[in-house]
Amino acid sequence: MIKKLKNFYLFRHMDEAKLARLEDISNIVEYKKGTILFFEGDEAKNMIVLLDGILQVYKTDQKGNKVILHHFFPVDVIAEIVNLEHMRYPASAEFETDGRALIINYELFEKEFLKDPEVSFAFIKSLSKKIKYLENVIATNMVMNSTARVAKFICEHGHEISDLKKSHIAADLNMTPETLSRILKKLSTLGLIEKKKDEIIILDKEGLETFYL
Amino acid sequence: MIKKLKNFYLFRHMDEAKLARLEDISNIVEYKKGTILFFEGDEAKNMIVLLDGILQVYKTDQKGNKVILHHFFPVDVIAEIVNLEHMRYPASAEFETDGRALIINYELFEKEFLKDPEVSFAFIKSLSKKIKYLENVIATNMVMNSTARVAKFICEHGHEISDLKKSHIAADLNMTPETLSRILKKLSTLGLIEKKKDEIIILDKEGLETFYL
DNA sequence: CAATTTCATTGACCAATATCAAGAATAATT
DNA sequence: AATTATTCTTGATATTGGTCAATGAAATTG
Repeated sequence: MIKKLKNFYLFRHMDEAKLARLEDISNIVEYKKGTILFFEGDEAKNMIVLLDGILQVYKTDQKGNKVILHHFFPVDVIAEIVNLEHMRYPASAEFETDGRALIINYELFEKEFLKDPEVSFAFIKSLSKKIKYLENVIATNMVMNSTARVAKFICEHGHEISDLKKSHIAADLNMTPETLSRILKKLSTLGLIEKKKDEIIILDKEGLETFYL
Repeated sequence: MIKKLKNFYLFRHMDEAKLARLEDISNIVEYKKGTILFFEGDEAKNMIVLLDGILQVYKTDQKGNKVILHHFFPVDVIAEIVNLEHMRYPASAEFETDGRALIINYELFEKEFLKDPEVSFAFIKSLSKKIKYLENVIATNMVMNSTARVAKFICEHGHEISDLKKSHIAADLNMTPETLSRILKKLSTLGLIEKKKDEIIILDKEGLETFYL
């Protein structure tokens, strides 16, 4: 069970004894699709490592709309700052698929593991990865308009489009399905993409990139 | 000169020898108001610690408008991720006042200092502080509307308003001066604030908070 | 395969905020 | 104090994207 963690950078250098101890102070929980892992404002006593499934992190604006911030994929530590800073979750998290998570007693983890230079260096890496991610959220959502966000998404995730519902993509891009639909039509009219059934073909990648680069 | 650093958490536990070595691998540079410390996309060979002055960090959108992300105040490490991840600056930085910065050779710093558990723990703190900051940028700019941003600003920085030009405040809140002016008028009409010459008096803090809490 | 449900598109309209231009107030300079 | 420059406010208009409602197209179910 815990072997999977060996593949995860935070735990890679741990010997058997340490991993066993980690197992002692943690447990694995399964979640169904749609389950809320935590709500914005919740207090955190545990550190969470996502083992399986996709986790969506979002805030809710005044009108009750979701503003989607991240998607976490296995294996990832979720919201370590909340533990480090003894703060409350700044956003909510919901499982987008069935999933599993390792729930670690943070107090013990900090005491027994975090002083280890290897672990703390890995922690630094994990935090800086998160900062990069947040910078990207900001760059995408604060600096770019809807058309640019769509163009970027097509260029970076063109292949995924066939698997995802349009309404899902729209939500991830923080826009309505109507807006997405109109923008796709526009890009299609401009001859930058071709909308085939269930698929979007990029005709002019450079043209798309001019919207966001 | 370097003594000032003793007050900064990242360097607090360093002994004289270490501080001296730090001085060896770094130098202090003065900047005039309006100077660009780095541009978005620049590569970073040094780690920067802001010693004096206010540094504004921003991106530029397609229309050429600034989108202001942070203000850094002394003493703060600037954009450590850029060093840690060997990436390019994700935003530009400009001195809003005259200032000074400690420019540290990062390669040497990483080699000689970062393995030290105390330093790396402090680094973790610094990174997590930055994440909190970014979370706040997102919470403020992506999920709140203009009125909420203004209400929040008044509640949190009421005193500073007298020192700042309205157009400056508007820029920091990522809105136009016209919008700010209209919102202040609205809040004033609602009896939540009173606009005196050069000053804004909060009449009903709870009323203001309802806009953003 | 017909019926039903879900999802995507389209059009008409609305709300929030930006833009542009003019005027009013304030501050700085002579 | 008068003049000039700067900043602030106000109104008119434009733009972007959201909302609501209707229709069309796919997918699912019986």
